[in-house]
Amino acid sequence: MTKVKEQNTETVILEAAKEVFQHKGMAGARMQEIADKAGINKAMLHYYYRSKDKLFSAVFASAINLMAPKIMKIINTEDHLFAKIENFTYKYIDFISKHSYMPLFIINELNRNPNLLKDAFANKIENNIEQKLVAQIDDLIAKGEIRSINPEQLLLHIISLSVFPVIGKPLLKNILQKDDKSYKQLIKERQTCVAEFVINAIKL
Amino acid sequence: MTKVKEQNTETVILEAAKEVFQHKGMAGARMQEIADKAGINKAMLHYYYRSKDKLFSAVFASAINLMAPKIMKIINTEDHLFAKIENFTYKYIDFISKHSYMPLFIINELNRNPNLLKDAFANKIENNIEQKLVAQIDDLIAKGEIRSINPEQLLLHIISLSVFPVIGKPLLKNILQKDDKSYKQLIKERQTCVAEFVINAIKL
DNA sequence: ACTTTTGTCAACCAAATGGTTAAACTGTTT
DNA sequence: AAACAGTTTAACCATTTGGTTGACAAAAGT
Repeated sequence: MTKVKEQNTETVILEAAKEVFQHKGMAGARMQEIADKAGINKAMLHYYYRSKDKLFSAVFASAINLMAPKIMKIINTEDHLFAKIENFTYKYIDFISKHSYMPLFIINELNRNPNLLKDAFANKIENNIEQKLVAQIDDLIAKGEIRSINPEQLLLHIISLSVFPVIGKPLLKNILQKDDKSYKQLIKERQTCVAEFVINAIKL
Repeated sequence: MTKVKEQNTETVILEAAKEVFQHKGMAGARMQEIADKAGINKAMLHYYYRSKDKLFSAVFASAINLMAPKIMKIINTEDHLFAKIENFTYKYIDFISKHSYMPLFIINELNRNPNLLKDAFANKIENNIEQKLVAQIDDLIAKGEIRSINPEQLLLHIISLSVFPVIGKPLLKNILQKDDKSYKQLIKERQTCVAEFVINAIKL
C-alpha cells in the first residue's frame, strides 16, 4: 500500500488562501483563518510561502492568470464582431458568475497597489489583441455595417455590462428589490440580452 | 472677539474617517490614521463615536445618504425617458467621478455585511420610484417608441455603463493601456456617449 | 542501520491595534 | 475666584496578529 498523500500541502494552502483573500481582501484576511481552512498549522503557511505578502501575491497572480486568458481567447478569433460579442458576453458572464469574488478582489487590490499587475504576469500579448479588435471595428464602420463609435468606448461598454451586475450584486439586488434566486435569474438572462442590447446599439 | 471654533471636532473626525474608510475599507482602516488625518488625539475618536464600528456606521450612512438621493431625484421627474437617460448618465458619471471611491466602498462593505443598508437609511421611497420608471418604459414599448425590453435589465445596463468604468479604473486603464490623463478623458466622453449608446439600443 | 533532508506542530514573541483611564485644560456659571 | 461641565491629552491595557523557534516525526539517501 503506497500511502497516497491526499493532496500537495502547498496547493491545499493556496486554495484555502484564495478563498480567504478573495472574500476578505489582503487587509481583512487572517493567516490563522487560512491555516484553519487548509486544516494545517499556521507555521506551515510560512514554511511554504514565506510571508503573508508572498502568499497574497501567489493568490493574486493565480487569479489574474485564470482571468486574463478567458478574455483573450474569446476576442482573439476570426469571427464576425457580432459573434464575438455574443460569445464574450455569454461565456464571460458565465465565468465570473462562478467566480463572483474574483473581479472585485482584483479591482480592490489593484486600487491598493497599482503595481500588482506588473508583478503578477509577464505582460502578455494583450495590447495587440486590443489593436486587432479596434481594427476590426474600424473596418465595420468603414463598410457601413455599424454606427461610428469609439472602439475603446465599445469595449468599456461590453465589459461594464458583463461584469458590474455580478460584482455589484449586493447593492443592485437591493435597488431592484430582488431576492437571491430572482437576481440570479436576472444575471442568467444577461448572458444573452447584453449581446442583443449591444448589437442593437451599433448595428445599422 | 468671539473665538471661532475653526470646525466642529465631531465633523472633522467624520471627514477624516470618510477618507480613510472609503480608501482602505473597514478592515484596512486604522483608528490612528484617522486621528492623525483629523489632527487630534486617538482618544477623541472614542469620545465622539464610541467604537470603530460606530464610526464606520456613521461614515457608511453618510455615503449612502449622499449617493441615493442623487439617483432618485434624476429618475423621479416627468421628463421623457430619453431625457432621463441623458440626465442620469451625465450627472451620475460626473458625481461618482468626483467621489470615485464611494461606490466601490459601498459594494465592498455591503458584501461583507448585507445588513448595512437596513441600518444605514430608513428605507425610503425607492421601490416605487423604480415602479414608476418601469411603468414609463412599458408605456413607451406599448406605444412602439422603443424596442421591447425588460425594464430591470435596462436599469442594470444604464447603471453598469455609468459606474463600472469609474470603479474599475485601475484594471481598465491597464487593459486599454491608457495613462491617467487619457483615461480621465475617456470617462468624460462617457458622460454623453453612454446615453447615446443606450438610446440607440432601444429606439425604434 | 545511520544519517540527512523534508515536513509538521505546539509554544512562543514582538509589534500593532482597538479601546480605556485619569489627569489636565478651557470656557462658563455662580 | 471657586465650582463646574465639556473637551483634550498622554500613558496605559488587553487582545490580536504576522512571524519565529526548537523539538520531533517521516521520508529519502547512503
